[in-house]
Amino acid sequence: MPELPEVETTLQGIAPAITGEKIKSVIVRERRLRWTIPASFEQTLSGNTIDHVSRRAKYLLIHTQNGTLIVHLGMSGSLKIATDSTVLRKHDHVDILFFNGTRLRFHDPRRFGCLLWTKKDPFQHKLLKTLGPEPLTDMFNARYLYTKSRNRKVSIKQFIMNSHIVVGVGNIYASEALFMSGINPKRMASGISLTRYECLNNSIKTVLSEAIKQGGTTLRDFVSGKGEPGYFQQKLNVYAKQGDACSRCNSTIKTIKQGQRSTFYCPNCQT
DNA sequence: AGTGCGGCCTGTCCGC
DNA sequence: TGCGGACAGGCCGCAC
Repeated sequence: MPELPEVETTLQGIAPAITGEKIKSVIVRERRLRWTIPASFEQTLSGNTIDHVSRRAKYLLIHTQNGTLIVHLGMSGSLKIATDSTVLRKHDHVDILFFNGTRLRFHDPRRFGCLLWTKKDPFQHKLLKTLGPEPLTDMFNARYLYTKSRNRKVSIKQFIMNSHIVVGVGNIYASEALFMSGINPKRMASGISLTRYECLNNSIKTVLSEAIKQGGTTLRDFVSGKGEPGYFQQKLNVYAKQGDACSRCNSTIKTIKQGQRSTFYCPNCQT
């Protein structure tokens, strides 16, 4: 669920509440996340003051003087400011309590998320070091995509979803951006022209920035087993729209599997 | 080095 | 009504 816009929204939501605040204690109720939280975690975090909060790809970085907490929300994670009256829910795995009474709560039913403490420069961390550029920067442009894609033997869909090529393009936005640019998701990345990459690059930026503008609320919490539409289906042109009429040409939207993931596209508009 | 795939995990839906 | 199985998803880590 949390794609780039949600992570950005989370950042903006928690940063004002915790910046400058000192950690009093940490409560861990479930250690088995994507990477198990070590026993030393509570002690290590306690006493640190939050310097600032930032984001790299879908990772949230909570910086302190002594180290950085790297947070990934995985599929189903959320990070929120709780109060004393907030009811403790199932899957509320971690609370970080501050001296001023603020309580930061990590919730993650599927436990694909992670909380990692690093004393070193977080950008040199193994998970962050090799990531591709941020999609909304000038580093990410058509020329970059064109150059990177030469000799790549994967489909364009898989190519733009590779976080070492560009970060933040999840399954939903990949389908939407390819629809917007009229590119067939099955097409090989290596065979796409610079001109078409210009179009695709623009589409990715447009789709993501529009979603961020809406506070990331374009996305649903959950996709049912049958790919039922979420609350915001009307915002999407192809994602989870298999069988529907294409909004542009009225052809039927198709779904296929690529790299074990669902892709949605219009066989007529996307060539 | 690039690619493909297994695995992690729960909630929800479907068919029996 | 209960239960098993399929499925969704991000992304690491391994094997080729």
